[in-house]
Amino acid sequence: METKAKRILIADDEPDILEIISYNLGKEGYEVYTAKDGNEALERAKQLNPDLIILDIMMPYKTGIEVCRILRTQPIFEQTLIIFLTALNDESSHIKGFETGADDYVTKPISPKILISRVNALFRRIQKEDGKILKIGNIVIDPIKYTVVVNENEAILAKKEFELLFLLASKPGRVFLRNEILSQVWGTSVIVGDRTIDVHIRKIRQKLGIDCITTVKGVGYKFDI
Amino acid sequence: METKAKRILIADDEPDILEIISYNLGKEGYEVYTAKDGNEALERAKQLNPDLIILDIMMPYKTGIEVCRILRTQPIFEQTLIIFLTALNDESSHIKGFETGADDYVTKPISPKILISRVNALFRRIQKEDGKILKIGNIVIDPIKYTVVVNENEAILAKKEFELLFLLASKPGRVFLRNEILSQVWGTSVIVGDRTIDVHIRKIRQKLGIDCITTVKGVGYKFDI
DNA sequence: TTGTGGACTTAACAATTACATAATGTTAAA
DNA sequence: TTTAACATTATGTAATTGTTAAGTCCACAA
Repeated sequence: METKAKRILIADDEPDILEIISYNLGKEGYEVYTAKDGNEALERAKQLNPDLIILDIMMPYKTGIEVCRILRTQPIFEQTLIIFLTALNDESSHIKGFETGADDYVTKPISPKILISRVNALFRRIQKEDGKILKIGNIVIDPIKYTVVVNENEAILAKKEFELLFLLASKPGRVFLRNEILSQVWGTSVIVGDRTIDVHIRKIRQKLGIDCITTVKGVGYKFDI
Repeated sequence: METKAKRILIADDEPDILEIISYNLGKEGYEVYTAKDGNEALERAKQLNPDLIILDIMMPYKTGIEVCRILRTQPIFEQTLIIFLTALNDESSHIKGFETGADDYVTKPISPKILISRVNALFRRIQKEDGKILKIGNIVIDPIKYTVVVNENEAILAKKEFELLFLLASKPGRVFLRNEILSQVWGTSVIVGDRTIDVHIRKIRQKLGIDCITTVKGVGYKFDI
């Protein structure tokens, strides 16, 4: 199964470090973006919705830890991977780092090789525990908590609505035939009319507020950003 | 193109169900094996490396979901198809099912007919999913997403238009007679006039923006770059 | 029990779209 | 030039989907 390039945001106030890391991660096939201080990091994170954020701890305006704490209060970033860059023997900061919800930390001076292997490891780990939370664009679907978050706002879906959305979003872009939808969401022994699907689709569109479900006339529906 | 018999493993603690399903799938030409609980399912899966595993959710020792989760951690079973059998209104289980990586689920009580059609559909889908995306020159036709991309731009085709284009593009260069087109796209029981094809061809040409369908006067049409 | 509210389904109608065909224009071979 | 074959355009209709409101069912509380 092919996945599209992971997006990484790096925040550090030293241009040299930004460049070295960018270059190396870029070479690995990641899509890399940068920020030069805490405020810019927050801003760009909201724009880009990256899969991983690498934060230097010592940065102007806001430290990495502050940035992390702010991000973690928002549902879209709940799942986002965060790695801290810390000075070698700043013991206290890496403890604080884990407390605020970091996924890993790397000590300076940075070896590109090590950083890359840590980043790869992190993504591999996530892929394994995957299947839990779907994250497509700025939509987060959590089947455990039964919640859908769109642009920071939580939409409250009823059960059938949620299951339908979850099905479509589980394979973005793929068209689901009406039959498939019926058998997957309603089961084979339940018979409901065709309008029922439409009505649920409408409610989902209405509640999410954005247009992410496309009708393919005569065929079915698909989830698309 | 002939393929060898697909291997199916069925795990359920009710012997009657095992027998009914085995009998019916066997009749369809599948190679069928059985297991009567979760542990046996795991064991036999490793021995047999089946193409499809049908798991009852409620089983002694290990539930179907547990079996699935264990299998999915192993690379050999990453691609194996898995279908769950669930009680009709066990709400939570089918979402959990998809989470752990099921490909489909069927509700009990089981109708052999329905199960067979789902199994067949799954194998067909798999066959489709890899390699059915047509790429000719700078045109990409994806029958799963129902999209046509020409030079990075997506063209939106209606159902008949899409089916017609897909037919022609499936064998680039080959001329399709009008009769062939009619029977493949419209079916044998529907009768439409000859002009109908022309009109659809025109719309496709218009929507794609490029000239990729060649008229062979007195014969038919062909797809060409 | 009765009442209330939400989830789900359905019916009825509106809106949209796909489709087939008719009518007419264009092309190319004879 | 004639003519058969195809292209083009316009249009009515049938099929499909969108929308709204109302009804049913069920859970839960008073």
